[in-house]
Amino acid sequence: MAENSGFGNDLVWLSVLVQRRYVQICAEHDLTSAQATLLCVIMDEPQGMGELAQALGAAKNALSGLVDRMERRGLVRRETLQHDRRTVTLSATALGKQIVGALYADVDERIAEIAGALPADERHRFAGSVARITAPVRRTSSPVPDADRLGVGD
Amino acid sequence: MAENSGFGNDLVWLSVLVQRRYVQICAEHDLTSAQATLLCVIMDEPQGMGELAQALGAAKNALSGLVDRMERRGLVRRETLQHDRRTVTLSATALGKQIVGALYADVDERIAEIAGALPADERHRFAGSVARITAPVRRTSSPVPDADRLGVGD
DNA sequence: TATTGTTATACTCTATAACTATA
DNA sequence: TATAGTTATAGAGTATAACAATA
Repeated sequence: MAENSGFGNDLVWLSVLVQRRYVQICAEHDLTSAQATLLCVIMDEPQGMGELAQALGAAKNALSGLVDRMERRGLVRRETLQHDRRTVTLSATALGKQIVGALYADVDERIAEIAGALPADERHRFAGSVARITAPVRRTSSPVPDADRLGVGD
Repeated sequence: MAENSGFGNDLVWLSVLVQRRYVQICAEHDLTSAQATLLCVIMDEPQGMGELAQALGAAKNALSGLVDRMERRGLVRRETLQHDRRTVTLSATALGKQIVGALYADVDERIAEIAGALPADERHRFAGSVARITAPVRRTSSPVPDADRLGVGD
């Protein structure tokens, strides 16, 4: 409807603002955004390459290269299960967990600032809507247990 | 539970959902997202490479390659001004304008669906908040931007 | 000399297709 | 044969540094 004309494109611009800042924050932690997102996904629990590819919206072969580079840097570890030796399970190393833990807190604080200009009550409603929209893709728990509560709460 | 805990990260996930769909829509119009975004920026009026690099948040040299590929495909045109022959002004060709026009409408419709699960009133408020946040960078409902500068939060 | 933009080079990310190993 | 992942190859995007042309 007329009132919402441009809403879809506004959403794209919002995502550009978020991504631009996200990439910068990741870089400060020596990660690319793809690496950071992968680490967030396997934070909870190790996952197979297939599931992971689906979660990341990437092809399996693209994921192989990404994992190669991350394994080389000691961020993740490939493990083969006994009962089906075709499958590879990917888990974060201690280093990977440490890095993504710090990143998560930093991202949560600094990305939230993007909505900082909204009045507090509107910001709260906005945060709630974002949470509802993203609920299906968020994992059962936060990638990092008890990440600092920063951002919209006042 | 801490309703707002993780708001910044939720915002990142939202941007991932939006970008994922945006990339797909762009691909259906035979554009990469970088090409599409560039076309949106120069739609209304030609811009110099320097301004453009800043608007896109990219280095000038990175922009050169992007423009090379787009020029090769007939989407944009480089022009040199008389009064300062160092500067290059980039404008969209008729083909580029036609393609981005169709893309814009498609994006507006299909990206908006991401918020489709929200109740109507909440969706309206959400759209309003997104519009306020992106006001400094967003285009108006038709592909006629009046953004004199992009990049809200640096 | 300072500014604008391009080249050279290298790396990450991603896709398609062909391949290997296991089931 | 079907499935899980990897390798081969290619192209897009981006960054740093060196460069050219113009002012």
